[in-house]
Amino acid sequence: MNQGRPREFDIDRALQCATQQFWSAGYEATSLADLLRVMKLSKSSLYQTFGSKEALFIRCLEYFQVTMANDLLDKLHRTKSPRQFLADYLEGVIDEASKTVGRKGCLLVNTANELAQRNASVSAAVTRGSQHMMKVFTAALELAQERGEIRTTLPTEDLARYYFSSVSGLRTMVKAGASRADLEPIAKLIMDTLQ
Amino acid sequence: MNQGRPREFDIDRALQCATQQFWSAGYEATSLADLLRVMKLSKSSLYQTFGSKEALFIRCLEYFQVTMANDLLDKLHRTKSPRQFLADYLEGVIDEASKTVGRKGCLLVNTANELAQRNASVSAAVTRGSQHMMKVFTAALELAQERGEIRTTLPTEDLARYYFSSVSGLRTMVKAGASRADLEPIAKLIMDTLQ
DNA sequence: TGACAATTGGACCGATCGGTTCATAATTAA
DNA sequence: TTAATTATGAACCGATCGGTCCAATTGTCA
Repeated sequence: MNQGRPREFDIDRALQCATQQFWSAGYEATSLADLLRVMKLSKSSLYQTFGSKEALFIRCLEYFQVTMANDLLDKLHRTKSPRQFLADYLEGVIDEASKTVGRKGCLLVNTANELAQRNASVSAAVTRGSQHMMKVFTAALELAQERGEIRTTLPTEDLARYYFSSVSGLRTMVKAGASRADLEPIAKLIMDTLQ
Repeated sequence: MNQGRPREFDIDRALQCATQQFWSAGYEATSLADLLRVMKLSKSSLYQTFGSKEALFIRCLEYFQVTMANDLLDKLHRTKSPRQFLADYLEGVIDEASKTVGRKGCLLVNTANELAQRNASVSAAVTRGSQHMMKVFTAALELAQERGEIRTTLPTEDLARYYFSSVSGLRTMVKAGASRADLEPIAKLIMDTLQ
């Protein structure tokens, strides 16, 4: 059996570019033309490789989620204080508020808001992604509990959901135009609640 | 000077219908055709009256915000416990999680996430709307403080921002598919934090 | 009643949407 | 070298996008 002409572009790099695009503009506001430009490939290659805009988007959601979760797990395993790790992540979210452009938020959160209610397969991908992130946060909270850095009066799952929800709220505030000064007290309250 | 033929439709009713549409589908995913259908008017009437899709959308944002804020203020003035008022509002958000369809969230939050970063006039409208909502929450928190129902160790503005952020986070969780059981502990933690 | 003003529906606009088709080029296995 | 297989770019598709224009209608005021 013949193997045919080898693909000229790198799928991972293409996925990365597409993810960036979806991340900053959202699904609906990203056109095929946008994707072709940033991915630097032809329409037929895109459709041959990914099937459709929607299928590509779901691949991007997976790509984003795996990359993010792995980055976070790395950081978590390297950190000395899991509680500080959680506080740092909040700070990272707030840092976006200082930027004038590119307050992109989190692709999962953005997607949940944009079209999780309208598209079943996207919704499923978001759910998978959220669960993955929840696992990371739960792991961090468990470590923090073991070290006595946070309260043990609640199951880590509840705390993780609270944390996840709080992060999503912060992200929305950033997108709505809140300033760093507005958000710092919120982050403090969130961390106090975990205590 | 002649006055000409009077308008046949009710602007407020039309705005209300358009708001509903934008609320459930978002800006990009709502087409002109959708708007004409739900508003029950012709393209020329729409453009004559509102100018453009974007201008109409901003009118809807204002309409939504004013309606919501007034509803909330009414409820607040009628309630016996401002703290309970705040808890009830969280419950209302969580109630949406039980619904299988129409988890619409809040138009302001949705818009902040969808296009506040891309469109300056929309962004301004969102900011105005958020400030309006913040005023309502601040008023509720001040009343609650006066009655000793919540902590006085923080300025009401900070608490209001925390509350607003928390509500937005809850809404995102709902959109991401969280269940009532997932969200109740979060709401409890939020109310505890205000205490 | 006649002049004027505003509303209305529908035809029409170019641009862009996501997606398909196909001939050609490139590569590999036989 | 040839046959099979795959990638690629460009032309093309109908549908829909937001928006404009205009003739006909409907009303008001003098």
